Formats: sequence, C-alpha cells, structure tokens
Amino acid sequence: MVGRREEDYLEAIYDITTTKGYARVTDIAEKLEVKPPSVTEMLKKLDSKNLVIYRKYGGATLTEEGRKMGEMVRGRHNALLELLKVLQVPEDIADRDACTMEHNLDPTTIVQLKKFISFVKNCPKETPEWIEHFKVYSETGKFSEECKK
Amino acid sequence: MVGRREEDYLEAIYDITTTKGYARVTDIAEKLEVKPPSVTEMLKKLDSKNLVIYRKYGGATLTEEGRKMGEMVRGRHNALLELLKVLQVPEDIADRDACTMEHNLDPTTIVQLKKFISFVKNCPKETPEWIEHFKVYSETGKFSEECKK
DNA sequence: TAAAAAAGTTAGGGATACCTTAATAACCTC
DNA sequence: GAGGTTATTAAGGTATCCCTAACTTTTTTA
Repeated sequence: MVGRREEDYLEAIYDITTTKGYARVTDIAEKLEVKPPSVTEMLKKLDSKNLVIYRKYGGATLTEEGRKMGEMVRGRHNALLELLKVLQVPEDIADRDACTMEHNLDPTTIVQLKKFISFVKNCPKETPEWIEHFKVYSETGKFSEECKK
Repeated sequence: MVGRREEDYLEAIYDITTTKGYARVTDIAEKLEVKPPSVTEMLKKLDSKNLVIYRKYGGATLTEEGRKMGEMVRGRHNALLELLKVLQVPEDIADRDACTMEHNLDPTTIVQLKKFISFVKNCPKETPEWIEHFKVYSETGKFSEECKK
C-alpha cells in the first residue's frame, strides 16, 4: 500500500528527475515545502518498498516500479488538471485541486477521465461546440441561442 | 478548520437526520462503519465546534451551522457523483470516488462543477448530443460519424 | 415494575502518518 | 585541509482516528 504522501514524493522525484536528470534531497524538500529530514525519512521508506534507490548522501533514483508509479501519478494529475480546465476552473486553482483529488481514485475513474480528456482533445471539430456553450453558460448562466438549435 | 472525517460525520448525520428525523449514535456508527465510542468522541468534538448539539444519551442534532455544512458536503458529493456519471464511471465506483474527492476542494472548483452539471442537466436538448458521442467514444474508442459533422 | 437487553459512555490505549529542531557527519571546492 | 553546503540522526511532537473492556443509562418486556 502506498499512501498519499508517498505518492506526492514519487511524483516530485519523477518530475525533478525528468527535468534535471537527478533528484537531491534539497530539490525534493523545496518542491514539497518540507524540511530535509522529512525527505530523508521518506526516502528510506520508499527504498524499503523498492520504489526508490536511496543511498546516503547519494540522492534519490526511482526504481523501475517507482518510475512507473511516479509517471502514473503525474498522468493522473494531468488528467484531473485538464478536466478542471474543461470545467473552466482557473489554472492555479485547478492545479492545486488536482493535487487534492489525485489520491485514492479508482482506476476505472481515472480511465474514464482520461477518455473524456482525449474525447475533448481529439474531437474532429476544432473545439467541440458544447465547450464553447459551456463557457457561455459558465459566465452568464444562460444557454446561448445556438445551443438550443 | 473542519477535517475530512469531521465532514464525513456531518454528512452522515445530515443524511440520517433527513431520512429518519433523528440520528442516534448507533446509526452513525453503522453508516460510517466504526464503533460507537468513536462516534461519541467525534460528537463531542463537533459539539465543541458548535456544529452539533450533543447531549449524553441524547443522540446528535445538527446546529444551524452544522446543518449548512452537512448539506454543503452532501451537495458536493452529489455534484461529484453526477460528474463521474457523465464520465461513464459505474455508479458504485462513482459513489466511492466521490467520497474520496469530496474533501478539500476549492470552492471555485465546486462552483464550476455544479455549473457543469446543471449545464448538462438543463441543456435545452434532451440529452446533449456530445454526451451520446462520448458514450460511444468511451466504449469503442472511436468518434461516431455524426460527431464529425 | 423489576430485571434483562440494548444503547451509550468512559477510560485507557494504540497506530499511522507526517513534520520539526538541534546536533552531527559527509562532501565538495578553493 | 578548512569552510561552506548538503544530508543524516536523534529525539520528539502533533493531529487524526480507531479500538477493547468495563461501566452506566435507557428502553423494553415479561
């Protein structure tokens, strides 16, 4: 069982590793806004679960399993973020809330979420009309004439 | 500050009160799948926060503030549930996941969520076509011909 | 109406999951 | 190799919940 905070750490390590090649304790601490000892402690825990390879003074490396997991968490986060954006939630709030929501969701839910996002993004029409209609509805509370046709 | 579990209790009390008029310790314990002492403890805490009126051996009554809060939590839950249903998540999973997600979301997010739901539900057209299209996409991974028009 | 059954409370603990400060140790650079 | 930076240990704390066992109150029923 992987807890929510563990997922946050994995996601952070995944992101940092992806951007700068390696993740030091300080990087992680900064990203998650905690102090270094908290990171060390968590890295040990993640190492014991074989999600991270932790060597004293050696930073953190994701194992294959850990990398998959971090990627998955990041993907979930992005999907939720996109969904909230479709719902016209301002981006900064959407990002924070995606963090909140991204834990403990059933795989089925995530799958459907992703389908929804790709449905919206890959729709043959540029921007699906209904999203435009929703934008209007969101701002005015009224259905546009065109919507009624 | 009201924690997640506190919200769960408020929601449960709200639901029980709404259905059967009053909420006993046992009802709450059963609904939340915990033992009675846990309920007693929580009721004291909620009482101290003026969200519940708790009298020994007298069950729980929501204060005005508590009732508002319980109603709000329930509303949030329902909104999330509806959203997940729009996303074609099976109802039982949707209900569980709504529980998971319903905590700590920004009010803005909830507002947009509710707008989205009412957009979908009150759309002048019976069922917005795009939802039908999404159903198809969800099941087949393909955009229906009609969708491309 | 008194005794049994049911419901509720108290007391005493425990687990988990995090986070922190202060002091110490390793590393790196000049 | 000395100083500055980075990381680790040690020791502790807090917040949330939850539980069992024993006891009290309320309710039911014979």
